[in-house]
Amino acid sequence: MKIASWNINGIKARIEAATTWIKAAAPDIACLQEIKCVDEAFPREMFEELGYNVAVHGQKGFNGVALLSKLPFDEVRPRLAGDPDDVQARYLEAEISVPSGALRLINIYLPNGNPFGTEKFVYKLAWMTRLKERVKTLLANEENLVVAGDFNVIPAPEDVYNPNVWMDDALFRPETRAHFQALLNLGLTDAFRACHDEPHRYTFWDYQAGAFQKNQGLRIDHLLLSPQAADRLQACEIDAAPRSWEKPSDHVPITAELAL
DNA sequence: ATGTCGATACTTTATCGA
Repeated sequence: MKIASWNINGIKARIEAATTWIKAAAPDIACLQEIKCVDEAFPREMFEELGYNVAVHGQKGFNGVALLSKLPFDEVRPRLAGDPDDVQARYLEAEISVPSGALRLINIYLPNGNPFGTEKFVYKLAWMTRLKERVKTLLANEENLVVAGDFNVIPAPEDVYNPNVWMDDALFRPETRAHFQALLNLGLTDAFRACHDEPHRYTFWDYQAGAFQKNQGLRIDHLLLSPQAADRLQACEIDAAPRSWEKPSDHVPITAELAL
């Protein structure tokens, strides 16, 4: 099964790019982030016509996540536990029956957290702590678990073109990386790093300053796997092509092939 | 040094968030 994650930066602005890529790549499951629309405005029928079941957790203007799956959802659960006052649409969890058993899927748009030293950074770290708690609970089930999405975390210096410039950025702060490492330490595998050890492989390039042309990017979109899912990992690839299309998202899709 | 894009609103330009 092919599982993809892609921050599309606005579904309304990305309808053509999204359908073109989904048709060509034909993932079994796609996790979309930053749909930037309410549930009712998501072009559900468009993806249903391509053979997908659709689950949406959106909000007006910002954030928002959606799941596309060729197999039906057994359960869909929006919102990350741990803070009932958190109204930002950044988390969508689903259970899907696969040939090898159950697949638990978490689709996240982790808070950006900039600028460092503000409430936004505090919210980011608190959100990461809440995510760790939820993952810890799910890992106890010893099932296939995939945590996919835009983590807004640069895990290591080799995942950014110029680490020195990013030292005080919320995506690369030591506190952020420590929280990400704590998540991995629960027993998750970074699928891309399990398949590739070359540095400077990116999933995001800023729109500004010709960042893509200069290959000044970041690796911030990740697929993290439970031990059971990691055992079934066959490949993980970043598809940078859509970044050079017309009207691109600033992120590109990352996909993993799992023998589920 | 600057450079972009998407969505929103007391809209047609400014603001926010990224």
